[in-house]
Amino acid sequence: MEVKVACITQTSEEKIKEAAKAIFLKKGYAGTTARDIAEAANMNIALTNYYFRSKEKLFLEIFKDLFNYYCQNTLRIFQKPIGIREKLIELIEEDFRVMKAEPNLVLFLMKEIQRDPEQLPPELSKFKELLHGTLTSQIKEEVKNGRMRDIGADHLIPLIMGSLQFIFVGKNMNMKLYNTTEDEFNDFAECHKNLIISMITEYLFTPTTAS
Amino acid sequence: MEVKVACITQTSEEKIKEAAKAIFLKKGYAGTTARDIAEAANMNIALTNYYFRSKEKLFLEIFKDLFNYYCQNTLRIFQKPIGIREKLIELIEEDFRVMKAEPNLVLFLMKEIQRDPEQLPPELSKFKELLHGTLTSQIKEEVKNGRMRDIGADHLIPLIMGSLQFIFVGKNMNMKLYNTTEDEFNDFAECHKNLIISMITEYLFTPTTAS
DNA sequence: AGTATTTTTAAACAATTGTTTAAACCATTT
DNA sequence: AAATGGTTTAAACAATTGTTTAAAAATACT
Repeated sequence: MEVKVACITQTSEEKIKEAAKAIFLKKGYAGTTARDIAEAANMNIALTNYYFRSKEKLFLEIFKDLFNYYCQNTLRIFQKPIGIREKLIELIEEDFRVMKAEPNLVLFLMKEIQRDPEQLPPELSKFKELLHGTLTSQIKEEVKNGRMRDIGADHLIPLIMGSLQFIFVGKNMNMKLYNTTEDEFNDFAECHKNLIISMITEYLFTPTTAS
Repeated sequence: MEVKVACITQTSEEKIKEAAKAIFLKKGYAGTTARDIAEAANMNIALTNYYFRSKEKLFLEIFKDLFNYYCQNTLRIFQKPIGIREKLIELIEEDFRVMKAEPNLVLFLMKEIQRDPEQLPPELSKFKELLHGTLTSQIKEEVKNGRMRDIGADHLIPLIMGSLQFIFVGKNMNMKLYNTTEDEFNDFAECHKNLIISMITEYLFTPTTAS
């Protein structure tokens, strides 16, 4: 009884949610209409409010999903029992993967958080905790042992994230400006990522040969 | 005759434009209504279309202004007859000033360009030219003389801009997350800016003492 | 098969959107 | 004082917005 019904239900529900996710990501909350979503999902307009109670409820569900998707792997890497150098490199690589898979994600999240900062999910608190807990102490120890330059985690992470994500935030501008294809942009992005890894590691970690 | 009339005209027109600029910056094109603008400007709704022909025309005018405002100083610094090191520092300092004065500017521009990449003004082409002309040749020469690390201008500029602007793009998130005041955020941002200057200069420019 | 429940549909809802109208207003000129 | 011009207003416009309704279709259950 429940199995089949649930399956069919989830199929239509998921169709709408997927279509909504794609459109919200591209156009944002204000720029998306309920009919846009229904049309993209090939479903009747009324179904949007049948499964999700309102446009806002649907949006909040998707926003939360996307926010978690973005944080999930970062938080996991934060807690990994590996050296800070390897951790930072993994963070960059993982972030790059996410950005490549969903280039509009960061711009979407930033815009919607700016629109309504109150909707920030509690997951962000964990981010904050790990930033000031695990990561900060790990950096402090490395600095103490003279293997790393002194830098606050609350500066380091935005610095890394920013320099990497900026080219994705401005992807449309770049592609339009340089008339590049999707593949060419990805090559450029990959090159940029590697450059950031080089810079971060070479700048932060003093080669133990000299001095 | 013309003087007074023109003055009054411009006063009302400018009132609307200023109010529209503030709201567009905060809420974006899709999130802004004509009545929002009229109310903020304390003017009748019809005046928006009386002075500017439509919401879109008004937006395009403001967008162009803001885009130029953002590029203007950057382009000027690009062409300055100073060393590349000083030039980069000036770029960061100037960018920081602009971001501090209008924290929503970059997020606004990025979002609106993503919404409609076709509206990109021709000013961006000049940006591209200078990036691949003046700046690239200046870097190449410095690299040739062994005074600077080899890095493409098309990677260096986004790297600098990104790491600096990211904290402003995520300003609302940061302030909400850390429960900071406007002043505290500005202190954090200033600290971040100085850190970026240190990193960029120390990483890029090899101290001529060693080797 | 027949009933009950869930899902889907077309149509309409009230509210809001950008925009326009036509009259009133006001300063200036005749 | 009358008329002219640009300016401002209240009111309405048609179109679109998110949402709801009530009937139809499809599915599950007895």
